[in-house]
Amino acid sequence: MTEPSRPHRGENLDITHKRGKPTLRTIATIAGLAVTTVSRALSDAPQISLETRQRVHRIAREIGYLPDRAAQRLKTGRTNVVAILLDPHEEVVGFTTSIMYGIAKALKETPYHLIVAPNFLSTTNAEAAEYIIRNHLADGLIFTRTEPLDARVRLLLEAGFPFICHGRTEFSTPHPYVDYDNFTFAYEATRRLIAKGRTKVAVILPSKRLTFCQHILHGFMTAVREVGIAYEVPEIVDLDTPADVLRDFIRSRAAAPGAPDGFVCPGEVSALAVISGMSDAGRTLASDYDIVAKETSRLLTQLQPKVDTIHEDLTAAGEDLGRILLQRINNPDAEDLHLLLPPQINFPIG
Amino acid sequence: MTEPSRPHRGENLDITHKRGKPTLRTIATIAGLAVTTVSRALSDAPQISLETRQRVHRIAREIGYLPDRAAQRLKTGRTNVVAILLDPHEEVVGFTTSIMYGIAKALKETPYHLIVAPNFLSTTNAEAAEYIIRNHLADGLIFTRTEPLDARVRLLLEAGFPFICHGRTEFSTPHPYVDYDNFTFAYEATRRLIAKGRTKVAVILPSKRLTFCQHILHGFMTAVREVGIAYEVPEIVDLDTPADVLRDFIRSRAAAPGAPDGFVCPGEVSALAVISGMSDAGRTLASDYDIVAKETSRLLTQLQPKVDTIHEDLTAAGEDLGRILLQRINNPDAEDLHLLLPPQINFPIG
DNA sequence: TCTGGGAATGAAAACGTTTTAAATTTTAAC
DNA sequence: GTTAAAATTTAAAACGTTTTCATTCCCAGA
Repeated sequence: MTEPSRPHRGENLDITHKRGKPTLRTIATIAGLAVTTVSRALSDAPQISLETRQRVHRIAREIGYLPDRAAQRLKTGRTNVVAILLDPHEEVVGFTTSIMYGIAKALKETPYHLIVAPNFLSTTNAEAAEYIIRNHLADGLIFTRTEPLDARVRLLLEAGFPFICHGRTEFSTPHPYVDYDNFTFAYEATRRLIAKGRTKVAVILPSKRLTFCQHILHGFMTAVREVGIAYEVPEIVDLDTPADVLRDFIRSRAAAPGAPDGFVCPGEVSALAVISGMSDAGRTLASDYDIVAKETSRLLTQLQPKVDTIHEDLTAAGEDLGRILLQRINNPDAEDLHLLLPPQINFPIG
Repeated sequence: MTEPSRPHRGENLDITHKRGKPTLRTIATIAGLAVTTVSRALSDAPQISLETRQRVHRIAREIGYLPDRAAQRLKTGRTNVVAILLDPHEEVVGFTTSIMYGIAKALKETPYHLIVAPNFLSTTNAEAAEYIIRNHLADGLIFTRTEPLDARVRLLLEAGFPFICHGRTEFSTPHPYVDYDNFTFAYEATRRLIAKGRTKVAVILPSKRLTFCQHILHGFMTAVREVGIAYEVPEIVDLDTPADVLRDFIRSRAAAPGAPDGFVCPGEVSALAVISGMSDAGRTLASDYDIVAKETSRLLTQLQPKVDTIHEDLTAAGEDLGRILLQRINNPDAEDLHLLLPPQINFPIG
């Protein structure tokens, strides 16, 4: 019988595993340490000597060790996942995509990942949130299109689940949020129309149910009342509404007496609809009427030099959303962070 | 001493757990079965008697049991996650969002979830895929904007990782894909322009690097050669390129002699840019020139009644992508499924 | 020389599931 | 009434971590 072979230089140590991937045990065997110590060393626990820590890190790097997320998740109860509730609406072109990119950017160097939980049209908008919580699919939640009395906010507050929303609720319930200053957007947009000599202005609202529309309305009304001119507030359409609704409205409105000669549009979609409807009625942009629109893509800038635009940086918003949510997850007792992002106005302010 | 209390009606059984949530053990205790049996019963293993299976299912439902995904994942090595690689490009408005919604729809009644792995502009487009595989973050991958010789395809094939792509490679490497029939789109679009009496047509290409652009070019050239008219192939812009590029090009081109009087546009963005550039040069849509454009939103339909459009249903594509990928994950040896989705042409075909 | 105490490391249990192999019960066959 | 086979059920190990508690080691202080 040959004598039992002794491992040389560690190569013959039994470090093979079922699934082939190196684990803490692999490192432990190589380093001649206990799994416990390796685990601690990798998380830089102070009780482990600096020398050991460095050695373990080095070995881990050399053999390409990557922690098993499922095991960590099982043991710690943390998912290292952030979820975003998606709505199938886009008043503004690229809304969803831009926000998601921003969030992803904030998560880039962290162990967190982003999962998407779409709100289907058939479901209430709190349903996806409930699902996430029940199944413990994420450590935190992000959502957009916040309503004044938002069912999701109530649900998440009750559940004590970390979240942040894009947009505010009516009564500023206690939670972090990131919002765009829609009041200022609408106020400056309206003033711009007035400054251009328009005397009957209109603001297009996608839906009064959303808080941001209220802010827009408020900004609009403030500017209008300061000057005391005539106004109009059609409430219409987003990208999913039959495209003709707003356009038909605008067309018929343009023909009637006392038609608006200035429009505040909250997105590319409504701006294009207005242009189209007015053009159907024989009205020409810039000479017969003006538009100030919010945009996040560069569609309008591209299309018409005469449309004044105010930009909303949704990628930046997403980045803030992600960053603040992570803070909140890791320190639930910290103070709520609120962020109000300023409009970028692409025309000279009077 | 009182006699040791016996559980009545199951309420006093010790079924409390650290984290409060019911587990297999909870059910096992209530049902007076072993954890093994419960596990099997819930997955409807044939060896468990029908009666037991039903009873276990009932109890699970009653106490609101939900399996711990981390534990399942750890044990089985399956993540129950599908990842999508996102590109920050959108030649077509709502591209990303629509595809994602489709995928989510396909995943809805399954245990699978969708995570997003964005390709940042700074990285190669295979990097995100590598990351997913290395960290074992998903069981399958979906990506878009496939190139003729796609680095991601090569990587994933080598790794033996299940995936499906939107778009084809050049040599139809062995893997499932879902694609839109861009040849037919371009062919019919071009023929439409010709039928309208246009004699010098142009096709706008976002980038020759992408396979779908090659198909568009091929469809365009086929139609052009059939008739033998003059043509032009400017290669330009997507949503992230400085908006002026194409527009400036079109403007200067429109002024020169022999300018195109018909444009095939692969998306809303390029269509708007053409309209804008031509309008700068004093040309009017429909009278001076025509456009046939692909769209997935309803932006163009809304804007100009005179732009002929061909629709691409990206949500349907996403649904197919999700569905086929799941099949592939659960049966890696099945034959590759290929799907070529037909264009929806919104004008009468001659 | 012994003791106490901090610094560093380790053993073992646990998270909740699946799965292998074994044990038990039931049924069928004689 | 026995026994083999089939039908059910179970015990225990394992997946790869983290964490509680214990252990070892080393050195200062007496």
